[in-house]
Formats: sequence, structure tokens, C-alpha cells
Amino acid sequence: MPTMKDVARRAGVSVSTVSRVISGSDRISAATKERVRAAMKELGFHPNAIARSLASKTAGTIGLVVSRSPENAFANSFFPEVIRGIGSVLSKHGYYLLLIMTDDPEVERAQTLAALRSRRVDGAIITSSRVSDTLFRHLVDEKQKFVLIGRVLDDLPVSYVDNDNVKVGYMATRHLIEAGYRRIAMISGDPQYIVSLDRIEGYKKAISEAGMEFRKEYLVNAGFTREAAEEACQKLLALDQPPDAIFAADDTMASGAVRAILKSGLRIPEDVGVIGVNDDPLASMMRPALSTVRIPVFELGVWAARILMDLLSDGETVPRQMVLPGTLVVRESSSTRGLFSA
Amino acid sequence: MPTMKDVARRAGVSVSTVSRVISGSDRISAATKERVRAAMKELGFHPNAIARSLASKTAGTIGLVVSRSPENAFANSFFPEVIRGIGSVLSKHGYYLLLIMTDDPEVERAQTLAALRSRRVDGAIITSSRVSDTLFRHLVDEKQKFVLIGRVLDDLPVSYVDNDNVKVGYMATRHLIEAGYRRIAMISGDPQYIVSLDRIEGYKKAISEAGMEFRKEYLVNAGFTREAAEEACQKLLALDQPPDAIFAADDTMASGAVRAILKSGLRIPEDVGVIGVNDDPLASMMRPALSTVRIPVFELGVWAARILMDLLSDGETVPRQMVLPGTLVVRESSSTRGLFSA
DNA sequence: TGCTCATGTGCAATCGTTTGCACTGCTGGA
DNA sequence: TCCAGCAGTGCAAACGATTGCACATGAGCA
Repeated sequence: MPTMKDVARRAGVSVSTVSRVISGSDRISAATKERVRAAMKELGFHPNAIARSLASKTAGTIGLVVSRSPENAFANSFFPEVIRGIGSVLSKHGYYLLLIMTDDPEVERAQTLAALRSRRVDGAIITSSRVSDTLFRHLVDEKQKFVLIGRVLDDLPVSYVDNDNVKVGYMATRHLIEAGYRRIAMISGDPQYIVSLDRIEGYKKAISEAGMEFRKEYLVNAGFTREAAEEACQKLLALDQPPDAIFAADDTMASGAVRAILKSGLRIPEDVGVIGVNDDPLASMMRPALSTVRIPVFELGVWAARILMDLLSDGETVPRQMVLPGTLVVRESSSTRGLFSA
Repeated sequence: MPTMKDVARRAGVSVSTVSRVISGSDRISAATKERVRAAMKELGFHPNAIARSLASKTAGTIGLVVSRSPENAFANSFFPEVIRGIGSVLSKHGYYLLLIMTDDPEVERAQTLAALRSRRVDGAIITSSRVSDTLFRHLVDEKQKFVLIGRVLDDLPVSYVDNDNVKVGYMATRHLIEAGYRRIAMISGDPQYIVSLDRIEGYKKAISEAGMEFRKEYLVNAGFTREAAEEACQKLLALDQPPDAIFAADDTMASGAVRAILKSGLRIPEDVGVIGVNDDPLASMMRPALSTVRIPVFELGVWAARILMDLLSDGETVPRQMVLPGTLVVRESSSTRGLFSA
């Protein structure tokens, strides 16, 4: 592999000059530029990114920590979409994306810390927010640059972008109420995740606002998996007073609920209404097509990346926090109830 | 950030000694090791990965090129699964994964080449194989280390791991035949991808082997999207002699076909049988549950990574090629036909 | 004619490691 | 008693770029 030294020799200039030609900047005569460029081409020279990083003290890489938690499990399209969003920003800035993803949460934490501490990455985007996690505190203490997709409960000075999950829960529940359903149950995700707590809060808010009573037995946890959701839904339907609508905290769980309902011989949406969250491809593909609250996943990625870029370039220090809204998407699994109850 | 120099000073030894303690190797007295370790801990020292890479001439990173082609679109679980497989191997070897993924194929190629040439990554795993692509030739010429998930048509000395797509096509078609279907159409993916050609070949083989006649109008291209598949299937059903079974080259397209069939008032599997490929979560979730040929995606990732590791460590030079089999998974969309025709 | 400055280029230090080689003591066998 | 050999450590040269500073040249101006 040729180095700048070789190029310099060939072009009859010094390495500094070559360097300056490459970085484009500075005052180099057109003639010299030309000769250096030619030499580079002739030798097939490509600058060594590692050496460059060492000298310039920036890795040119940012880490993306993807928790393989059920929360953003791969049954749904969260992960690819968020990457797409991030990538669209990073590529403009010439950054590469280092993926940190493993089955083991401990390994994940260790790798995240290692990547940042070893300066292998200049910053990180983290896509999980458990209720209790000391990782963020560590990162803040070490003044590492990172952005969270999600949010933190305590008042750590952390930059994050999140969707408004309280509102998401509220919108979904509210929609069911307006569609005429009266006994609305919620199948929630693992309460270890903040997103779960938020959506539950929204659910409760809509319930009480409508003057309905919150029933403990109508709120069940299915850990973001379809199987658990199906089972949970069966139990709900077996109650003395079974619910006439189900709000599932994501589309995957909603699909489980749908299955349980249909198996039990009930009709959707006539007997039981269902709504999910995410609007992943599955939702429109199911029969009946699933009503849902769409989350702007791509945008979450975009904003997380933008904020991180700012953090890195401006040396910005005040944490920025951002909340994006969801959108109600009404499909077959809930829309027509009004007709029946009317 | 403390450097090895600081640690060395504190421990009263030379940098070389510190380095040797870190790398674990070599002959360092227990006492010295202890002192150095203590110094590192006291200073909160973490070795700089970039400097390390420069000196050791290995990036410790491998690139994963994810083509956002429809072939491995995110509607299915190909991408996450393959990453999981790769990750499980890489983490054992202490490698990080650099993700190269963009909407634009040209940018993708450029980034791939740049990452390898700049030695930002030690090698790459590439997940696309278009029929005509000069990328591989370039990479081979430059002696870059890479493994392809998929395969090449020409006889380039390229290491790859692929599933046996001819056989996959054969198995799916054969199954339909054995289930009693007689007019079997195929909805294929974009013929620009080798995988498509292979599955078509398998389809034809099974057809002719069963003494059936290959009909040109029974082979249609739907570019791996559900919408196109639905449309294509409608047209098939409108033929004078409509098919009584559909082999779709992936589950996503199969779901489109299912929708078209049901819309037209026909029953599955009684009137029309359907089979897909992949066995992604969607397949078991659909109603009727979709018969399919399962592809060992996780294993593809594992083997690609293993082969790349060998390429990097042994300086191995003979290309290794590997083909993994698929598995027939019979569900509701095809199984019972035998009962009716009997 | 002499001085100032802008322009273009080179020198050499620096980034933080790794690693081949040389050196110092000591141990133990002949 | 001498010397080979080894364990333990340090020196200093890489690795391949970036960058502050110094320097040479020639133009512009008084």
C-alpha cells in the first residue's frame, strides 16, 4: 500500500503538501495540486483512515447501540428504520456507523463503554432506556458524547429524542373510546422499559378522562412478544366481564391479541376492537388490517444523529431533548364499531 | 485522557512494559504486572484503539454491507438475523462491526471500497449479489478480504456462503406437486438478482421432472414486493387456464398472492395452494398460515463471519464456498390438497 | 532600491501504541 | 571459576497521517 510519503516523492513535494492537497484546504498552487493528484492516481493511493484518526483525534465513527430487548425486537421494523434515519444524516457528515448489538445486556454495556473509552467511536446513539440503568450515569460522568433514543426518568443531563409515549397511549385508548368501545383492556410491554410506563400512563389518562373506571385486571404485561400477548388476551377474554377492546402496546402484541380473539370465535371489530402501536408493515398486512398509532421511527433516527453531530462539532454541552408525536392510523380492526353501537 | 506514558511514569516502568502488561503476553514479573495494573486503575486508563490499530496494522473492525435491495428488504427478518449470526462470531474474536447501508447503490459501492481501501475495516461481508456487478472484480483485483452472502455467476475466486436456491425452488415446487396441484405458477423476484434466477431454475426443474409442461405465462416477476405480487397474482387468476397453485419466491410476495386469491373468492388451500420462501415471522402469523421453505439466515451470518475470520488470520488465499440447505415447512396454505384431489 | 507581505512549500513534532533488539543480572552446569 | 542462557525490562524505531511554524520567493508600494 502506498503512503503519502510515496506520493510525495513521486510528485516531488513534501508530505505536508500532499496532506494539504488531500484535505483540500489551504494555499496550494494549481500546478502542484495537479501533480500531486496525478501521483496519487498513478500509485493508487488511498489515505489510511486509522493514521488520519490518530493525528486528527477523531475516529470518524459513531456507535449505534441496539438493544435486542423485546422492545425493539426484530419482529418489527423499528431497528432498520432507525438505522436508515441515522445513516441518512451520518453519511452527509462522512461518519461511519459502528454497530453494537448482542444478546447479552452486560456485554452490550461493556462494549459500549469500551468503544467510547477507547475512542474507537466519537459518540454513540443508544436505543434503549430501561428504568434503572447506571450506564447513562457513567457516560455522563465520563463526559462521553451520546444521544438516547428514548428518555430517562431521573434528571440526568442527557440529550435524547423520544416519541411522546404518554400521548401515544392516550391517542390509542381515546380512539377506542370514541369508536364506541366501553371495556378497554391494555396489553403492555415489559414495565422495565420507560416506554411501557409511558404508554400505560396514557392509557390510564384516557380511561379516567372518559369517566371510566380503571380496572386492574384489564392491564396485563406481555413483554412485547406475540406469544405472551396471545396468552394474555385469552385470559382477558375469559374474565367474567371480558373487555370489548384491546389496546396493545405494539403491533406485534396486537397481532397476538387478534389471533386469540379470532380463535375464541369472536369477530373483529364487531365484538372486540384492537389497536396497536408502530404501524409496521405487519399492521397493514394483517387481516383484519390493524389500527395503530404510527411512530416516526425514521425521524427519530434522523434527529438523534443530528443532535449527536451538533454535540460533536460545537462541543455543545447543554443537553437537547426532543419529543416527536405519533399519528393515529385507523384500519379495519377498530373503525366500524361506531356503526354497531349506534 | 491518560496515556500509556502516564501509566508508565506512575508505575515507574517503561511504556513497553505497560504495553506488554496490557497485551497479557510476554515475560513480566508478577510484581510489575501488579504495579502497572494498579496504576492503570488509579488513572482510569483505557488504551486508545486508534493508536493501537495504527501500530498493529489491524483495524479490529469488519464492514457489513447491507444492500437495501428488495431482496433482503426489511419487511422480512433477513437482515437482523444475519447480523445476529455475524455478531455472535465476531464478538468472540473481539471485532467490531461497521455497518454500510444506504439507499443509493452507488454510494454503497463507494463506501464499501473506501472503507476497505482506507483500512478502516480489515474485511467485509457483503449481502447482495446482482447478476452484473463489477464491485467484486475490483475487490478481487485489490486483494481485499471479503465474503459474500450469496454467490457469483462467473468464476471469480470469491469466498461465499449461500443457501441452495435452486434446491429451494425445487423443494417448494415439488411439494406443491406432491400435494396434488397440477397447474403451478411462480411469482419470482427481480431477475437482476442471482437468487431469483436460481429459484426459477429449481422451479423449472421440478416442473419438468414431474412431466409437466413449463408455461411461460405462469412465470411472472414481482420484484420482491407484496403489492406487485398481489397484482401479478390477480393476472394469473384471470388467465384462461388459471394456476391452481402459486410458488412465490419469498414470503412477502406470498402474502400478496394470498390476498389476491382470497379477494377473488377462491379458497386456500382447497382451490389454490400457496408456498413462500424464508419462513419469516409473517409466515406463521398469516391466516391461512403459510407453507414455506425456511432459510437458515442466522447460520449464513455465522459462516460468513467464520470464513472471513479465517481469511484474516490465516492469510488464507483459496476461496471457500459453502452452500446451506433450506427446510420445507408445511402449514395451512398447501397441506391439505391431497385430501381433496384423492 | 529597499521594505512589507502575501503566497506557496517544507521541517519536524505529534498522535498513542507495538515490537525487535539490546542490555542487565542471576542461575546453574562444567 | 567461567560462561552460557534466560528472565525481566528499556530504548527507540516504526505505524501514516496532521499541523504549527519557519522559510523562500516575488509582487507591490513608497
